[in-house]
Amino acid sequence: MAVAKTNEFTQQEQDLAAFAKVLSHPARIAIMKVLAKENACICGRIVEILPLAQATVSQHLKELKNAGLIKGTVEGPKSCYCINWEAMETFMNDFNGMFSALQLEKGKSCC
Amino acid sequence: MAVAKTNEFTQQEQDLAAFAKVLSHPARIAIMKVLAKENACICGRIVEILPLAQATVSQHLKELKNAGLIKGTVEGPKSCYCINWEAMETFMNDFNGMFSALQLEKGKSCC
DNA sequence: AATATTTATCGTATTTGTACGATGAATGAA
DNA sequence: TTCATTCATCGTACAAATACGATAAATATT
Repeated sequence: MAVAKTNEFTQQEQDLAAFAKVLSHPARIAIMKVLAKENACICGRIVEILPLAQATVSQHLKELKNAGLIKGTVEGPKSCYCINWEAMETFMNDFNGMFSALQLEKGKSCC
Repeated sequence: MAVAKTNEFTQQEQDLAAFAKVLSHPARIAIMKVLAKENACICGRIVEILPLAQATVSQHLKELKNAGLIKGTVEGPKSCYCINWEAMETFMNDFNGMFSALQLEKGKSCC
């Protein structure tokens, strides 16, 4: 049992859910905040701020990167991460679009 | 290990993450769509549409209800669910607010 | 009253996510 | 070259999420 049925839904539903999933952990929201504020967006700096071990922060960064929400470039032994603003904007638009679409049907529901 | 460190983050971070988590599964997004469109927002109707068993749908409905995104009232042997538009709007505003706050810092980042 | 319908809950199997120590790879400094 | 710094990845432990059959609870229907 517990066979993932994720791909039996529409692409739009999967995409929105995937976006939401990336931001479904406070650590990853906190990381986005740090990346926006700090002008030295280095992994070590994030580890200093968050109450998590270096390995864990690195793992969260990887997930944000895989989802396309951030970009990462190596700078010597360090690695610099930044927010991918275009991707962020696209996702926020899609998310707001879904909400607007829901609202358009508002009157039709029974309650 | 793997002791949840969720509560070591700010309340805002936890709230936004919790909201995102509820919508981080395509089934729950699909349910919201059904609730908006159908004018008979009954569990059985959702089970007909989604590729999931009745028990699973009921479980997803419970999570949506716990998060406050939907309301449910018993109607005889059936139970009618509807979107909690006020809660939805509040969450969307908070989510957009976070994104706006991030963008305000945009120039300060190093890349 | 007996039966059917509808839904919630329980128990459980399986998968996925979270967290960290240890280690390795890459670069800079001595 | 040797050592220190920084980060990613591996392995692993544990927690949480996902999915469903079985069953119970509540109300219609007969």
